[in-house]
Amino acid sequence: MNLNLNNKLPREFYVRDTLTVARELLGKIFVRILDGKILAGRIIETEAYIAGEDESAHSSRGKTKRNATMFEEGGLLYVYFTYGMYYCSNVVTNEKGKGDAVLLRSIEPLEGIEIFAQNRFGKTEITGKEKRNLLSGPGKICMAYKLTKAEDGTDLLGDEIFILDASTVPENKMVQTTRIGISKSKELPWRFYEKDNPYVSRK
DNA sequence: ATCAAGATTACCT
DNA sequence: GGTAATCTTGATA
Repeated sequence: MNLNLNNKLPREFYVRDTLTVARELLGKIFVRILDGKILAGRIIETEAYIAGEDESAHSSRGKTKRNATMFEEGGLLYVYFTYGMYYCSNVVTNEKGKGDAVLLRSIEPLEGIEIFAQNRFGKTEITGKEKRNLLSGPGKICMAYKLTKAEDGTDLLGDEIFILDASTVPENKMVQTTRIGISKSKELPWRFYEKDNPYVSRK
């Protein structure tokens, strides 16, 4: 896998309309340099959470200690803890003070697969089925990339965690549908994924 | 101080 | 398809 680590998405990519960013993040490469090793995968499923109109966004009732990162400038990583055992990662979008973010729901593993496997299953040799299960969910992504509360607020324009530009998924290969695992604002069609990609978290 | 819900996952039938 | 696991957070008193 030959990745150009200098090809980071610029600040302007993130500081835009949240639904546009959620769409355009599909196909981009999410990277973490951990202990000198490269962990990388292709983002293939996202969900938008937008303050104000969206009852299920953490930011919908204003700023709190937990969601403070959502109100920062676009291009930061928002990580939160849920269900007593899992973390979920989001990309903050739009201008400072807005409270918008895009949840990373599924990633197709590209590089550092043995490390992902170690972090997820405690072993480095995995089957094809296990490979499809590596990063196919927001909690799984955090386990595999070792993202926790400590990474909340990390700037994606820094040199530890960042997203590389790559070709955008075309409209005819993109599916837009309702979001998963929420109880409020269920009707909003703010989930996006790449059609026919075997790593999608759920149909 | 108390309490219910939660942007999930793994494992069971 | 169903549900247990596990605990922080935000809302209410």
